[in-house]
Amino acid sequence: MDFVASVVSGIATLTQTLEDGRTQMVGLLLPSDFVGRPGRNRAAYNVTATTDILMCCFRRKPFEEMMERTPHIAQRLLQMTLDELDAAREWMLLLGRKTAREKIASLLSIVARRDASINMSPSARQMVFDLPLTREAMADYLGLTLETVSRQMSALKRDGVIELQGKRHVTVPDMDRLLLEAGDDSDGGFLI
Amino acid sequence: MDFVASVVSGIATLTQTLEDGRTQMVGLLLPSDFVGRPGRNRAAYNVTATTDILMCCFRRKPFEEMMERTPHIAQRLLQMTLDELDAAREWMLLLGRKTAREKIASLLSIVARRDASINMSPSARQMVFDLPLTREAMADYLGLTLETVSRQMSALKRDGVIELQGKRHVTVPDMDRLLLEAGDDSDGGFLI
DNA sequence: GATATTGCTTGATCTGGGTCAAATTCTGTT
DNA sequence: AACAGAATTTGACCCAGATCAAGCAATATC
Repeated sequence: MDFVASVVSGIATLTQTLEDGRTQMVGLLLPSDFVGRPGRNRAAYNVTATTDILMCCFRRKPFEEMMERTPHIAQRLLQMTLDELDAAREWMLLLGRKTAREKIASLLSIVARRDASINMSPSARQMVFDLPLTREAMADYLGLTLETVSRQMSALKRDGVIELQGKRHVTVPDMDRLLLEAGDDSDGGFLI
Repeated sequence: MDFVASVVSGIATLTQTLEDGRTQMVGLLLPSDFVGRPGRNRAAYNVTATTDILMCCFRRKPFEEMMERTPHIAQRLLQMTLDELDAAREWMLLLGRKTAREKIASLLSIVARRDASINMSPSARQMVFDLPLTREAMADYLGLTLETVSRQMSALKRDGVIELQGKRHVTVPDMDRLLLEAGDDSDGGFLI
């Protein structure tokens, strides 16, 4: 791995596995995301494209030299990495403490929000999008089995939280309802 | 939160909570760790000292100005943040895919390793250290209940993987055995 | 020296999500 | 159109870990 890259279009996943094959997704790479570690010659994750993907690649050495000369790049990269760290920590809360139903609702709202920001749609109450992941990839994202994912998708559909056209095309009639199901704390509490 | 800081001595935890009180630890702050987000005026986590703690604090503004002038600082901070991100992702694998027993073994080996590196002890086969966390804090770290933590600690003790003097003082007679119990993949597989 | 308080252990029971297995769509492809 | 293979759903059953509850040990308080 002697290059770093930025995703232009398409979707890839970052996964880690235990030797017996148990797999956990640890990152979802969407357009504009950065891949690779300036300062490390090898990263510790499997990167798998789940769609056709176009990435803008830079050889590691020249990129690192440019980083030395252009302080702004390191600062920008730091901001992006801090954002990733925040996302990873929110994800940890999901993995450690949410129920299967809350996990599914959380994933759906993340994908919906991300999709809306790419398409620059206003934050409408109703949202329509395509799931870029198979049920198995969703399971690996959420620390569940694919059967549980399927059952909870059916349950959310039965309860009118989502509508499905085919297996991947999702309509959320009431985004607030979905966010409620996701169980996210909306206020802040006291923080540092 | 108008300062950033570095932990000098003592231990603190970073936690996130759901509104109904479910709590997940998302970071463990040990001596030399950095707290705070250059470029953000408020962070999104609860920080709780679990021991008396001594931190070296810097006002945010002067620190950020120094970062502007001294490119090396942003680069160093980027390296530290990338390390934190790696730790968070390993933790995600633990939360999503490991059994209770593997989770406990993983936590014990992390604390043992960290303790050894602070005391600069050689990587001996036998290790002795104090747990800096209550059973409840361990549960919040691992996404378990405190009862399950207690039961698995008893099980590891019964099986001779660890010895306990009191509730917090741990002896690991065979570190390799503990690492095996933790279920970590030691080889790499094919990676990017 | 009695009494809370906090941390921890252990037991009994329950249940959410896992496992195993069999349909049922959905893609292609020929 | 017929077939093959992958993706998904659904059902039946099971178990790891949660929940509820009691008891113990070590400090702290009076």
